[in-house]
Amino acid sequence: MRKPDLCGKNNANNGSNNNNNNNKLRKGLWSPEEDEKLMNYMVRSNGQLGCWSDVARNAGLLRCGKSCRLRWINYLRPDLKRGAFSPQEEELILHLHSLLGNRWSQIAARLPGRTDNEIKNFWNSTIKKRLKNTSSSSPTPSPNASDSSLEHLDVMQGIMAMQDHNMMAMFMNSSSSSSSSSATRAIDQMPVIGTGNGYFNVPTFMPQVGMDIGDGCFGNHGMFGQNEGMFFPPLESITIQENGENKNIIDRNTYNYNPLNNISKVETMGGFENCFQGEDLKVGEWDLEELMKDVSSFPFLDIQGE
DNA sequence: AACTCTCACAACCGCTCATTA
DNA sequence: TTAATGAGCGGTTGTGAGAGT
Repeated sequence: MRKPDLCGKNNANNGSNNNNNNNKLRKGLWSPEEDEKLMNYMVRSNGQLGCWSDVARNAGLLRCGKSCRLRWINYLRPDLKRGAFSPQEEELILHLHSLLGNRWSQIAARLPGRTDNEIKNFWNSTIKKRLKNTSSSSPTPSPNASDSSLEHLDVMQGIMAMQDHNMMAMFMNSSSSSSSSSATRAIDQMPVIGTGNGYFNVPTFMPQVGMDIGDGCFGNHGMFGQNEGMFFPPLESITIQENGENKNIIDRNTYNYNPLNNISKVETMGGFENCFQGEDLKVGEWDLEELMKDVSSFPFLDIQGE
C-alpha cells in the first residue's frame, strides 16, 4: 500500500502555515490519526458538513476534499460491510455486471455495505480471472418473459436481496429468466439501498429529520428491518410506466426516495445532513404497496404492514 | 533467511456532469 | 451564457502481504 505521503516532505508536519497550498496536502495512505479526525468531524458536524473541501479544512486535515470524500465513502462510513464477498454477492455482482456493465456505482448501490471501489477491485482481481478460466460457462440472462408483473417481481426480489443474501439467489433466478432488456428496466426501477457510492448513507448514529422508519414496514421490525437508518436513493431517475408512457418521478441528486411514500428534497452537497429534510412530495404511481401486491403471495415474504 | 512473484485493494487521476454566481 | 466549483464515476497505479522458490 501507499505510504502516507507528506507532500513536500519537509513541511507537511508544519501545521502553522497550512493554508491553500496544494503542495502541502497529504497524499497516499491515511494514517489512523487522520481517520480519527475525519470520523470525529463527521460525527461532530451532525450533518452540517458544507462542501468536502470545508470538511477537510474544518476537520484539520491536510487533505483535499476529494480525498476525504473517498476515504469516507470507501472506508470510514459506518455502514460498510467489511470482509469477503459471499457467494450470493458474487453471483449478484456477476449478474448485475452482465446487465449494467462497468457501472460500479450502480452495482454497488444494490449491494448494501459495499462500495463501488470494492466491487470494482473484486471484479478486476477475482471475477475477471475466474471468468477467464471458465469462459465457457459465463452466465447470461436468457431472453424470455417480459411482462410488467415479472419486472415488478424482479424489483421486489432485488429489494429482498438487499436484506437477505439468501434471497439474492431468488432475485438471480427470476432475473435470469427475463430478457436482458426487461431485466435492465427492472433493475433501473429497483430502489437501491443507500450504501452505494455517490451517496452518503445515513449512518446509524445520525438522527434523521423527518425520517420515520422506526417500527413500520421499513423499520427495525418490518420487512426491511435488518438495518437501521436505511433509505433508498434513486438511480439517475426512477422511471415508471403508466398507460404505456414512461414517467420520471425522481431525479438524481435532487430527491431521495422515502420508503414511506414520500420523496424528500435533498441538498445537493451529498445528502448526508439532509436526507429527509425539506418538502415532501408524493411518490404517486411508483408505489411500494403496488409492488407488494405483486409479491405478497410469495412465501418468503413476511410482510407486516402497519 | 532471502528473494521473487502474485494478489488484493486503497488511493489517485482525469474526466464528466450539475450547480451556482 | 459562461466560468468556476464541487461531486461523482471509472480506470489505473502503487504497495503491503502472503505464497512460492
